[in-house]
Amino acid sequence: MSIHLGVDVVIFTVHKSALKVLLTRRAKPPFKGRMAIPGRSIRADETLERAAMRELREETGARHVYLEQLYSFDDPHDKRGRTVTVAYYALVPGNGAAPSPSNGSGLEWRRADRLPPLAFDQRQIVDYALERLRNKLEYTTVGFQLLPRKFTLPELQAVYETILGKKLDKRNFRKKMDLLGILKPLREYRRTGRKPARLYSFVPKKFEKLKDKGILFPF
Amino acid sequence: MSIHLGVDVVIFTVHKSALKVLLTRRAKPPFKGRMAIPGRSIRADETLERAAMRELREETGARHVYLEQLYSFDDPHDKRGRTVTVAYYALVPGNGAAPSPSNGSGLEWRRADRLPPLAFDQRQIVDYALERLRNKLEYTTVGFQLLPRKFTLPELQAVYETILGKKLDKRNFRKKMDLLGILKPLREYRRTGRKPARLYSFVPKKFEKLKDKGILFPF
DNA sequence: ACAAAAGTGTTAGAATTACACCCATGG
DNA sequence: CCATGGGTGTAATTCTAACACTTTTGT
Repeated sequence: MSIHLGVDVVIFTVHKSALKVLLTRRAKPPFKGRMAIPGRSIRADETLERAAMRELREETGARHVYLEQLYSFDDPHDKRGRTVTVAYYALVPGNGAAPSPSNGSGLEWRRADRLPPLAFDQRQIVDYALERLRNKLEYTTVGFQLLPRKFTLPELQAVYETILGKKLDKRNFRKKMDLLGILKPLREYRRTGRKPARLYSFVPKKFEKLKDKGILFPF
Repeated sequence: MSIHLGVDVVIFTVHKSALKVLLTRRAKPPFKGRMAIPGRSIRADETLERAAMRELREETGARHVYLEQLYSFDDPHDKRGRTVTVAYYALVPGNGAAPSPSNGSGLEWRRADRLPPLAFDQRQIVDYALERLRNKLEYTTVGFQLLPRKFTLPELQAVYETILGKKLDKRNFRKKMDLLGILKPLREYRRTGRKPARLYSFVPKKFEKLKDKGILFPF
């Protein structure tokens, strides 16, 4: 009796001011017909991260996206036998660069705040990923990973509000971003709604300097 | 060719105002003679946490101590073949209730800031554990896990200073602890040094209430 | 001309930091 | 009696949070 080792990937995106998770519908028992987060077995010749990356790529086509290991779960109730799952979460840019839509492959983007029942003990995995994401939002730049390279301040704020689940004050939000100095205002405007909004890009180099000085995000 | 699954446990304590890590000396190759963090294989009939707990218990005799999963590491250079290590870290109370000393079993407490070369890629595991410990110190009660049930404020402050690697202001430290209201002053004093210091105990119930309100540690 | 979303500063309150002296004990 | 470490409060500064109106565009 050996231990089966796999990776599961909680893939997030933001779409229309809602945080979404990519789910697949299981074709085989156990939990046939239920939704599940994408996962695969680890082959002996690939690293954990590589396995997670391949799974992510195969399901979304996304490349160069944020991917971070979450936690390793035991699933004592797994009916397939003894299984250890190394969970990852990934952030794929939403909005402008729309994530690959629900094609016929059984893949669906579902709102993170209205999840259907999931296979195995995967609900705790998604919950844990959400918690991690919320925490990291406050002291890292994960927020930018959910947006295309060029974005507007209202879009950025919407990402923060969506993940934190609360409204933020527009002026305070902008003031802090301005103070951090990690955004480069572009000479372009996006005229999507009413008044056109200025586009910005994220400047990772500036953020690195802040980290060195111990300055953190204040949200 | 299958994947070998194991747990490693970074066991911390505080002793004489220094943060220490429990290391063993390897008896077998590879890395024979080098220091390593305690670890073991996972048996198919035990959970990850249980395996870590057993390892911790066997090496230190400690029971009911803080144990938290850290991260799962791939060790691509492992000469024993493909290995995945689920790393945990544990906090055993120091000071009063002295941790089991270096007996003849090849176990040694080593200062976390002066580690010898370690087997495999274990240095990154210890570094990661240190980072996690430092971060958690600021918004959880891990600090109390490194002390016996009754402790003095200077002892508590020493734990914080040791882990954070910097001096804290005595008055501000006490003011914050007082403000949090999670310490119960006892009617006992420890007359270890000069002037006897008052003993306190940690009140977990009070801390839970703070968490619910979103109030965090301010260090 | 009006509805909708973008943009812009100031002020009060809260939290953080800096700082110096007295007290109890053991030697 | 003196050296050592325990114990205590206040003031300046910084950070956070609350708050309302003008601008630009599409309809």
